[in-house]
Amino acid sequence: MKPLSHHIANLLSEALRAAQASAVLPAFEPPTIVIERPKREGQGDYASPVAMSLAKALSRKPREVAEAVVQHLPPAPFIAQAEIAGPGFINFTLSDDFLRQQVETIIALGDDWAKLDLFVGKRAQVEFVSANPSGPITVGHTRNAVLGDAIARVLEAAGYQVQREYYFNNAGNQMVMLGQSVQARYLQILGQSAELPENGYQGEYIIDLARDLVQEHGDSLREADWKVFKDYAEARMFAWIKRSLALIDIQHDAFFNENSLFENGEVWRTLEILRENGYIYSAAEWEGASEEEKAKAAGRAPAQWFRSTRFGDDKDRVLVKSDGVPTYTLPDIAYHRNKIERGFDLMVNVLGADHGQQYKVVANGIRALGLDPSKIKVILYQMVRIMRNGVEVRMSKRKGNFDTLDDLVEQTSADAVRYHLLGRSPGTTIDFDLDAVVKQSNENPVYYIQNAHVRCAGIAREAAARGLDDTEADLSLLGQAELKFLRKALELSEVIELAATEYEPHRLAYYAQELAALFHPLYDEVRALHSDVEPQVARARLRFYRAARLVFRRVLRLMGMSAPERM
RNA sequence: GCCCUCGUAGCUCAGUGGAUAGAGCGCUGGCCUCCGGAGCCAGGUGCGUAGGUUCGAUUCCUAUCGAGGGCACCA
Repeated sequence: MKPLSHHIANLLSEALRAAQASAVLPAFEPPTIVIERPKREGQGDYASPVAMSLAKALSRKPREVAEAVVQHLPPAPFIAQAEIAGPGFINFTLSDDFLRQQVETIIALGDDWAKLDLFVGKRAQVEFVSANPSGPITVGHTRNAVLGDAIARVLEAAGYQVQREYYFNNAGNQMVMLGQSVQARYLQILGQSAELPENGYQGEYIIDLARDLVQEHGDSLREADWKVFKDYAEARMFAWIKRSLALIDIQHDAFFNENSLFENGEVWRTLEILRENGYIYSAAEWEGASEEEKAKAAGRAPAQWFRSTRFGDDKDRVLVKSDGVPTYTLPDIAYHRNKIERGFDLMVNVLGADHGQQYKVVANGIRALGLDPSKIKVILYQMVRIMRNGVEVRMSKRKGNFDTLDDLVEQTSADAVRYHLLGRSPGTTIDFDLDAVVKQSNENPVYYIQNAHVRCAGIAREAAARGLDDTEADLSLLGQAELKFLRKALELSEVIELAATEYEPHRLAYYAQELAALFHPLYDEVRALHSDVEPQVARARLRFYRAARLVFRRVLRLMGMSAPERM
């Protein structure tokens, strides 16, 4: 299905054509037709300012243009009326019958309701988390995970076939450090004096890993190479990361090892293509360096530089250091080349704001390869601060500081973590207030929304207990309050479309809150099982609540949250 | 210094160039015998500042002030 706004835009296009054909309006290029949801009641369900935007070019008054358009609107079963209002808006009101019919549509489609075909046949990839396997998933990574997974869900709902990928950064110096750190801890436990490498990992979890190794292998690894420790640590970290993500119901379809790009030579192949294209030079310092910088670099072996400045960068970038080891950037460019060659129609990268600059270099690299980076969308999100009693809880590598996903879930809940990290646009810094989130009260939107589902489930339970049936309900017995809810439910398609095309899944969180805010007073007023309610009316209302429950379930699942039966 | 984000209600934040800018939290006062209290109803003087584009700007552009992030032969 498509959002109703698309159907209405089509009606307007046809009306404009018809008005031109009958010479009521002069010829003009068909404009982009904007459809919006009016903010106030009495302004219909959908509105278009198209007449106002055309008025000037046509030298006609906006309301006259609107008049011409409305007169040529083709009939549509879902529209009850189209009227001109205010400065020249055309307001559309949905028909009550159409709205009532949505109850059966929702029940028939269930979890597939509001699944759009906007991108049917298209393949999208969402790369997210991609945290180094050198430590646990932190709160910052968790925002990345929640955002990426929600974008993936929303893209699926919009019609894409989606692959979730994790770029596993298991090559390079960091992994050496990881291996050597575990090795040092291992030897220390065995009573041998061993120093952590400079810039080694000091976390408590490194000691845990070493302790486990002692338990499993005793002192037999005393003479072992650091690589043995690295492989062990990597495998353990990988398992830990997956387990943490599973806590908030996140699974990736693919894990792409950075290592593989070295093993199959793609890293070096990428460098060669760049060189062939004239973007690589060998020098001790970049060509635009100041005298001071050049003096500092004097005597250093040459590195391989990428002419990033050709694409407007401030300076050229090192791809291969003077010791022959690539920087992070080269495999990253190779990885994106690999991605592009896999033929996705859309590639989404979810990155922390601190990586924004880095991606620009990668994008320049992609251009230098002669490839087009336009199918890659980068979603930058700001940092997360953990607050307790209004004071920031400082991140620390030591344990017990609420800085891991595991701790966060333990302190709050998977649903609360997802809702609160999803509920803000990526561009804002989040202060994650543990006290507010832990608080399981009516002030917490997580429970407010879930309770709507619980209440629907409660009605169904009670109806079943009383042996009541809701089939063949006469939906004409539903009142305006129910129709109001259905109008809002119908808006989900537009929310999905917007969230998918703008990569802004936080819109779902707001929508869910609004939907629940419409539901609760309704639940209060429109009783299904009250003794005053006529049996036929009760039947229709039971049918309605069955549909409402499915709508909440759908919305909660889109946010990766659970839809509980009871609380 | 340069680049990127962000300044909207007491606080935390929504708001695709359109009609009277919205939620949540906090605060105050009311409301439930039957599916339900993690509920319902009522209470509001706010778009950082200055220009510009436009029929119309919280939204786009420029400047300015303020906050955060980034400016490695780290990832």
